[in-house]
Parts: sequence; C-alpha cells; structure tokens
Amino acid sequence: MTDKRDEAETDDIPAGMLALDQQLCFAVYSAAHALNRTYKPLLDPYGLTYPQYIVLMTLWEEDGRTVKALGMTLGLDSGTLSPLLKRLEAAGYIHRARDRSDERQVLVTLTGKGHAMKREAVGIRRQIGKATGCSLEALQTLTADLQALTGRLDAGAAQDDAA
Amino acid sequence: MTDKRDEAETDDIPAGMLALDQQLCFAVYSAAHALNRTYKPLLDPYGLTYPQYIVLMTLWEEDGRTVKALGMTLGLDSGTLSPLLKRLEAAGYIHRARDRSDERQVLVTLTGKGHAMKREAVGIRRQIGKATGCSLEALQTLTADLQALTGRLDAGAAQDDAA
DNA sequence: CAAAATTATATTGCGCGCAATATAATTTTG
DNA sequence: CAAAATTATATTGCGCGCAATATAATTTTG
Repeated sequence: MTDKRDEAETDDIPAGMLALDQQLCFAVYSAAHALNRTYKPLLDPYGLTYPQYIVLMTLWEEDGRTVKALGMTLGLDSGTLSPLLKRLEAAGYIHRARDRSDERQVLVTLTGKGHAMKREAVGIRRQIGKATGCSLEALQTLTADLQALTGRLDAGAAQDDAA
Repeated sequence: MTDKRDEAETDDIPAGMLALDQQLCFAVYSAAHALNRTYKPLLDPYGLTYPQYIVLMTLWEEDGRTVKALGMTLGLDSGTLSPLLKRLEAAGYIHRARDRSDERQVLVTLTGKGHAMKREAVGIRRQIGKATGCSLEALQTLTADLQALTGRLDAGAAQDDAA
C-alpha cells in the first residue's frame, strides 16, 4: 500500500524464538483447543458439543431466533449451523419451524429440555470458571483484549473484501 | 470439593449479559476463527491450511522431528497429524521416513520447497501483524495471558485424569 | 405484473481435531 | 529368551467450519 521499502528487515528471526505475532496466533489456537478439552467432559453427559452449547447459550439470551440471526451472532453460516441445528433438534433441545410470514426463514426455539439445560449450565459455568483460575479482573481484561483483536481482524477482512 | 453451600447464587444472570467466563470462552473461540479467516487468503496461494502452516513453523525451528515430537509441541495426536503430514508431503513441503534405529517412529523433514516457504512467511507475518493492529506490548501481554490460561486449563485437565 | 435479482436455508466436499481402535516395533517382565 | 506390556503411528468415524453450489421464497426492477 505505502511505497516505503525500508521496513522489510524483520527477515530473520533468531532460531528458537518465534516472532511475536506468530506466538500470538499459536497462543489463541492453543487456548481455543484447551477450552474445548475443558468443556468436553462437562458437556459429554448431556450429549452436547461446545458449539452446540454456544448455540443454546445464545438462545437462552433470546429465544426464537432465525438461523440467520444466530449466524450473525456467532459468526457462522448455514453450512455450519444447518446440520448443527438438526442435531440439536434430534437431541431434543430445540425446535425448528419455517416462519409463517416468510417461508425462507427458519425459527429456532428452545424446547422444555433446552430451557432446563440452562439450570444445568450453572454448574458447568462454575467449573469452567474454576479451571481458568483467573481473577475477575484478569478475566475482564483478557476478554476485552480478545474482543478488540477479533474486531480489528474482522474489520481488516471486510476492508479486503471491498478492494 | 468444599462443603460450602453459600456460593451457589450466581444462578441467574441478567438477561442480555452473559457471565464473564462464558464471554471469555466465546471471545477465544471467535478470535481463533477470526485469525483463521485472516490467514486463509494469505495461505491459499501456497495451498496451505493454517494448521499445516503451524507444522511448517515448528519444523523451521527444528527440522527432523518425529510425529510424536510434533504432536507434543502442538498438542495434537497422530489422528490429526498423520493425515495432515501426508497432505504436506503430497504438496511437496516435507518428507516422511521411518527412523532406521526405531522403526516405530517417523521422521519428518523439510524439503527444499519447505525451507523456501520460510522466506515467503516473512510477508505473511508482516500482514498478520498489521491485521492484528496491536502494539508490541499489547501483543506480548495478550500472548502471555493466553499462554498462562492454556497452562492452567491443561494442568486442571491433567489433574482430572489422575482422579 | 412478469423477469431478474436478492435472500434464507440446505447440501456437498474437504480439512481439521479427537476418541476409539488397529498394527507393528520395541521394551519390560518373569 | 519368550510372553506381556508399552510405544509410535495409522485408520475410522463423527462433528465442526467453510467454500461452493442448489433450491425455494421474496423483493426489486422494468
């Protein structure tokens, strides 16, 4: 973009020491996997995966959303959500139905089992909180920093699309 | 574990506001996806996925590792690595060969193309750095916090295994 | 109002990530 | 040293996550 040339000298990184940006990427990658592993034994008894649990959390906040609305909140498209929602329905947690006033849309609503799961989530939340071993402030800071990072990354991607 | 009862009142979270620990989990989840999306257009021209790129980075640090050693570093098992490495070999980036002194092990080494990719990585690294939009200090703090989090999560999981 | 464009969801195919299992090589045990 | 246990890798099956495509409903355009 700029016509500067003289900032190209990060060329070689001392052996045994990754560049910081690579470290960050790997740290996010590893943390995501570690969280997944931590959730797994807590969710297995309910037959839920972590992404399915996230969808339920979203519905606990606001029930009766469309697939599209869920996708916007979670950053997922129908290619991921459609089969996931079918499994959640098969497991009895949600119900899917075409919107009568716009038959293109599918409304996703919690079943009794889906609502009941919210109470079970209290224990899960407590265990995850314990496992992170973070103070409330640390949790807040880290969350805010990650949200800011995600925002900047997505903003950059959107800009690239425009070009 | 403790016999206290009087800390069970996080039961209900105000509507429209997720508990902080859930926010953190979702923030990590979203950041990982955002990073993946950012890497994708940069790696596509080379026919590489982000996990494959991570494996290459690991080999740039120390070539000639076993599958097991790679797995320890990356937190992945052979179920993930075996097919991934086969694809990296098919793409010409690495070579796989049984260790002559212990035929159970497979040694993974970079090809010329695999080594050459390290130079291409300089540009990718710069673009990712720009996309994160972080100061060096912010990058360092965030990385360290995430590494600490991952460490605590994995330590907890290891403890559970022992029980 | 009919044709074209847009929108919402679903499907297919591919690459992880992981659990469960299989296989072959090596080490330990009796 | 032979049998049993362990170790390293590979394979199968399932659920994401995403790109590409298909389909049906709705909206826009002429």
